Amino acid sequence: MKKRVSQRDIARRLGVNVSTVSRALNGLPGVSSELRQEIERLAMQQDYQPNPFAMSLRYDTTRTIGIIVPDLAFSHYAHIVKHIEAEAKKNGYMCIVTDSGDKYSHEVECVNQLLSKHVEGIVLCLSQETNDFAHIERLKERHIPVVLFDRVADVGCSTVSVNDVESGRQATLHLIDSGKRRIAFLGGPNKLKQTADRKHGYLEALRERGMNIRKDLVKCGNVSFNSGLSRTLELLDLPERPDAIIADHGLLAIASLQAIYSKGLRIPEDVAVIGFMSEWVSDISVPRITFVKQNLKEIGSKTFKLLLDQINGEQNIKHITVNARLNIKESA
Amino acid sequence: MKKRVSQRDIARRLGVNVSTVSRALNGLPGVSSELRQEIERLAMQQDYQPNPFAMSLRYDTTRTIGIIVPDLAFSHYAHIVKHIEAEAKKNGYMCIVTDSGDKYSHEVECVNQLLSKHVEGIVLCLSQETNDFAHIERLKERHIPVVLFDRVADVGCSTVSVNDVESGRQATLHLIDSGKRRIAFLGGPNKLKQTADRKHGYLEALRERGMNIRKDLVKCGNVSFNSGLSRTLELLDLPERPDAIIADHGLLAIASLQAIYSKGLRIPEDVAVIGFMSEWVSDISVPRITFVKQNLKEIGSKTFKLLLDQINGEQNIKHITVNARLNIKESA
DNA sequence: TTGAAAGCGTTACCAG
DNA sequence: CTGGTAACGCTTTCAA
Repeated sequence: MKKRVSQRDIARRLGVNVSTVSRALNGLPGVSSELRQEIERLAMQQDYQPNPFAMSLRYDTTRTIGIIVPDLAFSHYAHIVKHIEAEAKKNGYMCIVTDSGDKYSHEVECVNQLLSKHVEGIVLCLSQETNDFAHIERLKERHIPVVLFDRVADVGCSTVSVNDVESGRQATLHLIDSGKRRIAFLGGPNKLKQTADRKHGYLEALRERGMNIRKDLVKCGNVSFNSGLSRTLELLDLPERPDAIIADHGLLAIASLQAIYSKGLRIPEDVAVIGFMSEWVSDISVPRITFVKQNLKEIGSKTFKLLLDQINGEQNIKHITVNARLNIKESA
Repeated sequence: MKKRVSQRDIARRLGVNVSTVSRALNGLPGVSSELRQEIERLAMQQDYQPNPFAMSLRYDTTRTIGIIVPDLAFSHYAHIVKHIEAEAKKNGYMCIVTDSGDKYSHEVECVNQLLSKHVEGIVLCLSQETNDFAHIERLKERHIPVVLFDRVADVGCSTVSVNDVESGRQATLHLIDSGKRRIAFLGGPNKLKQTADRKHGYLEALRERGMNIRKDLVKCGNVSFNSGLSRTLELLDLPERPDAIIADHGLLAIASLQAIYSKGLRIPEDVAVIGFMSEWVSDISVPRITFVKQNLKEIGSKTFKLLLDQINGEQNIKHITVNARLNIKESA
């Protein structure tokens, strides 16, 4: 079992002191150039790598951040994680990625585990269940930088989110202006700010066009395929079924597509669909779903940058809004 | 800026020695029960957390593993990563996730960065470009446990992969037996063992049924949407166009679907499609693509378990094959 | 120009 | 039952 080579090993080998080796390897002054060269040569040859724990122990700096997402396997989150990771790598940071399974209790667990790894900061997309923020308060007390992204909340953290109200409004206006009259809103949990905002935009658009609001067309609930499926079926079974559906999440959009097909209805003629979802999923659905395009790369990189600023001492919290745009495809 | 509390802090506060605190907090004998209680109480109250770097420095054990995948945002890999992460968490390990962008040079980079983090082991899905394995040899020299998964190679590491030859054979037989006569194989790079194996199974099935092999129907190349699109279009432009396509990768399957649609052809009547892909993507495609179902959860958990065994001293390398099954949907 | 030693947080060993 | 101390790898300050 070959051991890793340390500065001490190199020092012993050359009959010099560790501190000299340290200075040489860090390019600090105070080493004769011959000795420096010899040290560098040996270090190279022996494949010396600094031990990150020694550093971390001294400076409590790990060059590692934590990521928490509701579902790592879902395209939307996977893309954001990919871009956060890419940006982090550019800046010399690595990412510990954790999956909360969209559950509050797991999210708390993830925070604890990341804390135990001494990550320098955490970026977090809230679970759909989260409406107690004690775990985030704890991070703030400890002065651990936190940035919320995608699903955010007002808890005194920096955030990166989409202009949800306006996007919801735009989507609804598009449907109204293409002649739809009974537009349903298929959302996540009411307590989620993201859902609340999108619904807000939806209602705003209806009022703006002088359309009356029908409560039975607003169905908020669990974000899951099955919940989306059954809620869409309920909508389609209404005496006056909706002629359009706005889905608050990619999973819900896909679910409603399948529900509509299963009833033998046509898209978009009988029921139009607009979803808040990733382009990738829209692209492979048939018909392609008209979607609210969120710039996932921008969300990812801005999120990391905000976190990095905080790690580097920035005190003020910032709220960044990434503008989403309606991307019109065949489904609406 | 509140500092983290250490054993030393607790010791000072109570006027005892650090070693006593250490024993108390670790439940070791040699502390009076009153003192122990007092120490535990204070530790709890001050929210003491052991510093992992001190441990790591002493034992060079980080309870962290590295994951390298070609594309974190692609459903197939994202699912596997999710399951690896879940299994790791169960066993007290965290995951540093990296994305090679399906590029050899980035893959090497990822290995180096993970090494610098002193991960206890690495699980790796090869990039499509990788056919030099020096970076993996280096890991073996350093006795860093490695497990290859999904895309594997014969480099003396443990592996977890799908029964690619047999799956390729089954898919082809299914097409032949449903009356298809000009079956194309749309694959990844020839040098990739995964592609080679699947193609092998494809050829085997053709021979088995006494069908002649047409080289122009075998199109291997880059794994990307655009490459899949253009290669499918080439196939469809052949004088005798194929009446079925087997796609070696989810991206290629999706691409061929779109290419076929763009030519105004029907699926599966004009051209049938079978893909090696995740159920999730099959589910949202229309028509749903008949796919080779790989148990991604099993791949993920077996991969981690194999790695954990090696971390715990297992010397023998193992090759695990996870059986995939053809899952017949509408596209074939 | 080089060496010696302290310190980061923890555990383990040896004294008392 | 408790205290002291060395060790892990590295940087930094002070002394030679």
